Amino acid sequence: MQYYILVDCNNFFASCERVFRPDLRTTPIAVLSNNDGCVIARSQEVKDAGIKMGAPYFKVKDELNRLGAEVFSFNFTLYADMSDRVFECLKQFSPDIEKYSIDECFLKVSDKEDVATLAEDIRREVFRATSLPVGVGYGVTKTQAKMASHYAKTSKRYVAGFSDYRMNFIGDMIDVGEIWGVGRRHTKTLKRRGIATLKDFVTTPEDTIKKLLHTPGLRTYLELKGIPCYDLESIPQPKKSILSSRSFGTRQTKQDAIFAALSHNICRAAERLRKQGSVAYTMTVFIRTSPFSTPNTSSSKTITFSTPTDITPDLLKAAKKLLKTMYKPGYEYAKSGVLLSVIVPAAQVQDHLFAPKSERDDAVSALMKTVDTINTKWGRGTIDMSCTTHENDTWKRIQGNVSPRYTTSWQELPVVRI
DNA sequence: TCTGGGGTCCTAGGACCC
DNA sequence: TCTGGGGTCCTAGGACCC
Repeated sequence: MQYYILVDCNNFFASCERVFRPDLRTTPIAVLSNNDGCVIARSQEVKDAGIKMGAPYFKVKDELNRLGAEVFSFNFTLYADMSDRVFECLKQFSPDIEKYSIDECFLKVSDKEDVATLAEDIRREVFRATSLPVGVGYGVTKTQAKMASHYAKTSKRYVAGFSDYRMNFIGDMIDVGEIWGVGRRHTKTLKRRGIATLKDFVTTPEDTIKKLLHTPGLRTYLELKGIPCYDLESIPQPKKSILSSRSFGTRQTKQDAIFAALSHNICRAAERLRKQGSVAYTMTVFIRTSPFSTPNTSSSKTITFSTPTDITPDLLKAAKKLLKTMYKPGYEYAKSGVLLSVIVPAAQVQDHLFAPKSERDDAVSALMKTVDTINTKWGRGTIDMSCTTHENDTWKRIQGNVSPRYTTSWQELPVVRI
């Protein structure tokens, strides 16, 4: 037997901003999505004020002003780097560690250790090393650890074990919808059957759960009962699909401007594909207007290559053709994207019988490699495909208030005055 | 005026095969 | 009028997560 520990950064993006702006320690903070579209992270004050995750910014702007909140644009570079720092810090506590998301890590430790003390140590050390507050939850399965961390958060204890639920007391007060793995739809289904709380859930017969929620829901159920169904995934698996999509800074009506944006998506996706050493058999391209505007439209087209590829120009060429057949004049497009799927390791690919690898392919592959190396060293976009530039580049995102890249750019280092 | 982006797994149903 | 049975593979869509 062993314990799973979940370390979860509190209000992660908002906390990252606060680390470098100690003057904002007590100021409400909101962080917006790409294009400053909606609120995706909130400091505790903003949560307490009732501003919801995912709320459209234009709808809550006044309320945020009233709160005196500081509002930041999305600063992925900063958050990703802070996330790495937390991960590095956590490595000292166990070699069995999984980075579950940008703000969460699972650790596995043997039950010989005093897990309660360890959890406290983790919390203290992460804060010392990074200035980021974290919650720590533990249990004998991942789901138990996750629920415990949820409890730690809501009860403001910061550290909690699943046994703290003392099912007869607290289990009665936890809504089924708060269970990790039970989403909105399943919550409705369960409540219709009178299963309304965590305690109801774990005392329901197994086959009922299986019938209502199928395999994934059954796993959640077993995990809550202490039967592990998910192990740690310490080694990041290569992606099975790669999506790159983005809303435009402003609406676009012209095909060539949309292609510029789409080209950007393709360059990014192909870059990530090559980075994991894979090639893709299929590419799906999509464009759409805002679903909230009238008239609206959305279309997608998929192409399957006879030989899988990671070559940006080849993908671009195919995408251009697809776009031509999808684009309809007269619509105000708001977003484009590309999905690469049926992904296999590049080394595993057989040459196509009738299209053996040509000298041209080798040359272009070498070129891609060079471009990637330069962009890694000097920053994304140092070398770009010419089709991503367009005399009208209003498709590019709008960010009103992005904070400095304090930790990754010499020019943007914080300055300390004594 | 203004509503994110990136993933995974599972199931049902159709196509197809013998 | 009567119209098999069993299997695999693929895809679209649903549900979940952060």
